Amino acid sequence: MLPKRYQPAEFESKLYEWWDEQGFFRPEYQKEHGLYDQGKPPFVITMPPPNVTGTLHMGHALTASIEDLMTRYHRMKGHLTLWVPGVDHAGIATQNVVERELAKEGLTRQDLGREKFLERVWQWKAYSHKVITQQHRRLGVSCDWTRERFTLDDGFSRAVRVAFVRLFKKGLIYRGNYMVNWCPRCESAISDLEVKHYEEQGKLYTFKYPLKEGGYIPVSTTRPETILGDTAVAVHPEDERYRQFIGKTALVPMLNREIPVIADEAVDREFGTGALKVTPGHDPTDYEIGRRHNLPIVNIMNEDGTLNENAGPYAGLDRFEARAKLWEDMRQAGLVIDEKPYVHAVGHCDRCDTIIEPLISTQWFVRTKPLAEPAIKAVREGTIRIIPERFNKHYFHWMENIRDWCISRQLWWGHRIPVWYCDDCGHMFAAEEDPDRCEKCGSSRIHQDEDVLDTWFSSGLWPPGVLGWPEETQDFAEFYPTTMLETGYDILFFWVARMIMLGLEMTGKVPFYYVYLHGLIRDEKGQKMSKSRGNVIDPLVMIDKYGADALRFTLLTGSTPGNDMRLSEARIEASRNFANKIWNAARLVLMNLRPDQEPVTERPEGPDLTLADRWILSRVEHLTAEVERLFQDYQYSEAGRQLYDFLWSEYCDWYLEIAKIALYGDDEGAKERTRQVLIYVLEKALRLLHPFMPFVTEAIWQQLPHVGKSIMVARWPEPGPRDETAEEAFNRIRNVIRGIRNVRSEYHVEPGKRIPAFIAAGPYVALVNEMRDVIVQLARLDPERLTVAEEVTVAELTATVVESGITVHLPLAEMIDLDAERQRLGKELENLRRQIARSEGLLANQNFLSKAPEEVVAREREKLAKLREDEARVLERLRALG
RNA sequence: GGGCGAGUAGCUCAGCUGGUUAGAGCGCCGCGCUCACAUCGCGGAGGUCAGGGGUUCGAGUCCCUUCUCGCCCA
Repeated sequence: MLPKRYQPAEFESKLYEWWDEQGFFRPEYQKEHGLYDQGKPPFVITMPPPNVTGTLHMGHALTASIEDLMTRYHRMKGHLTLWVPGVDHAGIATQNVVERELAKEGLTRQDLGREKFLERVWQWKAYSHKVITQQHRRLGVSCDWTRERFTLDDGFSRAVRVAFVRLFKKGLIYRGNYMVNWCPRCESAISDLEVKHYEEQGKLYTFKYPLKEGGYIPVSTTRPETILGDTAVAVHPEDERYRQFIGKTALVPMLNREIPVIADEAVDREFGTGALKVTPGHDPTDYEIGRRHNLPIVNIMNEDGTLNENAGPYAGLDRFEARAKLWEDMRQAGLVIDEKPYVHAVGHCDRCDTIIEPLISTQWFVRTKPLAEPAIKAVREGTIRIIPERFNKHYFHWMENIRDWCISRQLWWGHRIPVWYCDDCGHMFAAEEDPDRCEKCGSSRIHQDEDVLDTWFSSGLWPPGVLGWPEETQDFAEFYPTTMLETGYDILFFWVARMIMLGLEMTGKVPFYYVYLHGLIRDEKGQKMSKSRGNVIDPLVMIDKYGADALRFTLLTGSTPGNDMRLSEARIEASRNFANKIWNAARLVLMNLRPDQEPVTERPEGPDLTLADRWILSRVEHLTAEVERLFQDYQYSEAGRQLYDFLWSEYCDWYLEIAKIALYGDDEGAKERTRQVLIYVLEKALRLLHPFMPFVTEAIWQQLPHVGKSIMVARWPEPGPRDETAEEAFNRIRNVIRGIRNVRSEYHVEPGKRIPAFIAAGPYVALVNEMRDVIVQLARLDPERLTVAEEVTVAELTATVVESGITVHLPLAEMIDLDAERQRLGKELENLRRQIARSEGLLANQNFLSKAPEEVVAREREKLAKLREDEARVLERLRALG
């Protein structure tokens, strides 16, 4: 028997440990127990590896919840199912975290040296990994832990290395001196994607660019310090203002370095003064201009953002100090024209928010165009389907305008670039195995490249890599390509696109067939959750407070594909209440079963079934069909809502209340029949709910008579036939009961008080008589003073309920207020007439009759007939009241 | 500048093939601790579906347009 109180902490972790021990998470279990269908394709999903930077946040909880739902659903459906977990070493992110930890001890990574520092990072990794795993387990993820991978594992590192060497040998990876985005804090190059541009309040500085021959050209810039690296001044060839200066020589302020004045079409005459300083070493557009004009490149910056010897007297100063000092010096020298507030987009490091510097540096790049082509094709031809579809557009746009990808990072934590340089012959070569001599001259005096690879290069190999590639493992043969890649839309380019490119290039096959993108989690105010904002809701805190099922259900029903969701604690609480509701409903069922109650595997049938039985059975079949349809269409949120409505508003509010009549009565046959319906419906609904709320469904299922070991390896329900006649008839009775309750409430009848009633049931006498006990019980009527007939005449003053062709007269004696009753019925009449008018109008419209589907017209006619009948009854009552 | 998304009850959101009187949770009002559940029950109030135009027998739903907010790319 279930404990009286619903306390998820009491059973969630225990159940999880048991599932894990039993091996339910492994495809091997399905194989050994014949729990999958040979004809169905396997369902394979790889978990987006969380960064080992610390702990999981709500975004991870959402990811895990959706993926677990998908996994549990397919497992129950009879697909051989594999969900591979893992974690990501997360190069820059993790290195930054550990550096921050070191800073607390007053240390830098340079103080420790590469080897010692890496030891510290591995320690951190071990800690973070443990926390993450524990968090995932609390969430109930049914992934196969025996196959877990880490991006720096030996096996996975081998995949990275093989991929690099292949691309290198194919000429798709090259090394070169180009302009890259440099983060002076991370002291590393980063890729274009890792630069976030946002508007910032800055200044537009305008000054005189002195000419050797005398005079000056006015020039504006947002970064005065780059003046020190200028190698030209450019004007538009057709700009009348500056035409005469073309070909002359300008002098770099404070340095007096001579540079040419050139003409270039790229100069925007409208911007600033219309003349441009050109710094090919520190600006991407200037770099292009420089190339066109063969301008020299002057690099003025060190890797830490201070200026170097090329900056003359400013060498050694930080870039922003230099900016201020140079500007002040120029002011003294009379070169300053003015400075104005100016809002412009500034690039920041995605990881540490430092303002990035464009600069020329020797880095490794992936030639992306040849990789993008097949990747575009895969989506265009539908081999890969993105859900929701609108993200195709984003994908294509990015892929079609893709630029080469800078993959080298000046970090210590990551996959070392597998390239060696010979100190004797200067040869450079890539190798899968660490070489001990130069492949060209045989010298043993070789050294490896110091840089490591962009994290996304390794995670780009995730699906094949976790399955054993490049080895020809059984897993790879059996489970690749994977089925589903589920992640947030924010990493569509970072990760998904690159997996498609690398997966195709390495294996010749797509890495997955479906991409499901979920939205971002925000707080109640719609803001992104972040530690600095202090608005994070910790998943573990919520699980402790409300249970994992409540958190999961909230996340799963609160989000639709590709759309952000706002999470509030109130919603989690509501989900907990739902779990509590099911818990208690199950308790009611359980405490009324026989001690040796058998499982109900077949849907109860036969003439003994009551209308309520047939109704709830039909409803659960309908629910089953709906949930299946919605799952097929990835509408998990709507499926969850329908489960909620069914279990709470139909099963609990109506069927259980009705079931009590039989359960507490003394007709043994009726009792048993009711038990069977209760079990059948609840068990089926629990299976449908299991992917959302694995714990509470399992806890209850184990107590119910059942076949099989666990609900998580039980079969997914198939929908049976609906009984629409029963549904319609039951609704009629339900409306009658609601109508009576409504009147009772309006007249403030004591809730427990039994009241008399006369029911004029017209054509529904048999129905009302059949449901007599139910109506009596749920509307609190006095069975001794209940009259049911086709028509009734009532002498007393009554309140009247007209519902669905049935009129209920409630003689409430002195409680009846004539005026109030007239008013109430008047309102009712008005409402009915409004609907009648609408319906009549529709049915008088020839176009409607000829163009609308027959079904719709028929439904409308039926509705109108019913409305008119009700109208007549209300009118009659009003006449009777005088 | 280009693209995308959102705008529905006081709040947070469903409503995905166009078809009853637009729904839920929370909040609010009234009543009730009746033997599954006060983490609850019963009843109720509350919306010109951002504005305008169009297509259609019929539009919250499709098309055009305007406004507001958010995101991505440049």
